Amino acid sequence: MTEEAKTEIVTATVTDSNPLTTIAKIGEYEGRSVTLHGWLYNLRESGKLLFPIFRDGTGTIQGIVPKAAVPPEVFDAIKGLTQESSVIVTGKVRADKRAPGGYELDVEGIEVVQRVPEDTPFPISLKEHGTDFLMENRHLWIRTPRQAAILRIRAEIIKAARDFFDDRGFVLTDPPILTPAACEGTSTLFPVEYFGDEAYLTQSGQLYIESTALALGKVYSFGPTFRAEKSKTRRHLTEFWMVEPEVAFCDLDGLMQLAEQFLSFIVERVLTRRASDLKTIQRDTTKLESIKAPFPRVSYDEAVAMLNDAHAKGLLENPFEYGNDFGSPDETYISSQFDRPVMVHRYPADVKAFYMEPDPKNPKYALCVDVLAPEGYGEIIGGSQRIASYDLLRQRIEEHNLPLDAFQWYLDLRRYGSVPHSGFGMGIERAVAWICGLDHVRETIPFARTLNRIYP
RNA sequence: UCCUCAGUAGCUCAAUGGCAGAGCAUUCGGCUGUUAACCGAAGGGUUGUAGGUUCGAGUCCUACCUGAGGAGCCA
Repeated sequence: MTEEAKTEIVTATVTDSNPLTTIAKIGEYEGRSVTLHGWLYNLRESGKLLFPIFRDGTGTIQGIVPKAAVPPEVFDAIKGLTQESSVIVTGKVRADKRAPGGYELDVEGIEVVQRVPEDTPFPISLKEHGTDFLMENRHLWIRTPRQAAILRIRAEIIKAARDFFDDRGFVLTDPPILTPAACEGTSTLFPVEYFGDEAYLTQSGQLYIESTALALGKVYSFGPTFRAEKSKTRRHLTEFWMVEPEVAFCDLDGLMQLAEQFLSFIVERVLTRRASDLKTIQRDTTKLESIKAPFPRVSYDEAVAMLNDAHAKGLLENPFEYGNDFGSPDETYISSQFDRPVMVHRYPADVKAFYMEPDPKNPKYALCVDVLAPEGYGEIIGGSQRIASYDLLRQRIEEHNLPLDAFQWYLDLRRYGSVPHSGFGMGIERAVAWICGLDHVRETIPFARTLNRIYP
């Protein structure tokens, strides 16, 4: 504690009679005095009655300070206190129907840890702000109840994803972030100087966890990935986090079952454990309650028929050209036809990655699947069965003009006990955006990295 | 890379080519149940930058800068 802080009024000391707790758990202390560590979120005054609203990272609660009921120094310390000043506050917990959270705090004492100076007030008011201003102040924006709730839901989704795989015998294996070459050879990569050589930030851990899957059976990775694409949309970040499971002796059907069970588990977990946060962000949870396996399965050809039909009816602006990958409006239309995620499988091999196993029934198609989230959120999962044959994989690497030398270790996986194996990747931010019902992924991560922003 | 839109007070936004305005925030005053509290007052401006048209430009024209939305590409 600084000398300056010591000079502030100190009437709040944690004792057995006012134990330290959090706003989220304050209901357990009804009728008792407690201590909170937090910040002043807002202050309303009505003459000799003050209504400070405190936040502590777990929620907000309104305090009541009648001038006649507290020591004068306590009233004076709160009157005129500036937004986001840090405080240690004691008070008695009281249930009140008027309170949004069900409880109010009859303030008994307060210690102002740091008072925000009047001439540099907290920039984010309770009124509306523009995107640019909020992103420029992202380090402060995350203090607001809505942003804090989203970050708690993100943490729950990550915890659920890890629990899902941990409880099913998957081993977490971390792929490298610095890589010697393009994993897929398609997307743009961020180069970094590596002791005189050029290395790249990973755009996917997939090739590496294929090797750990053949070592450990069922594996997954969770980590950051980087793409230097100049995409400016509500679905794109240059730095994002992926969960990628990879399973030996697993075919495309097994992978689709894994994907639908995985997504159902995550949504259920958020609904049960983060109900209050979903309420804070005003998410329509009825749309999440229908997210239960099995999910509809639609082949590429069937999806194309849907798009052609929609275009004929005037529901889609542009006609779809068979053989292409789906565009964003196409994905939005397909997903809008279902109340749960839809799994589109068996795309033409030509538009997909080099490592995807061809369908034995018709090699023109790849054994791959994209999972499209409902409500127009588009692709949140992409996966496939991987090529098991050494000769075919080598042929595909050459067809895609990829450097054979760089892929010798990857080809080794087909030299030594090759098996059918499959995996997918789920973008955490897109999943969070969908589950939270957000209109942009930049709110799903504490500090979004986008085409035009790398500050703060 | 392409298309569209925007840039005025700390923030959110007004202003027919003719005096630069409001709400919030800040400061001062009032109010004992407020819910983005309310009421009264004050301070706060190189209208993104550089040119041009005009008697006169926040407003019209050109270029540039910055940001947003979308396309392509992708999770």
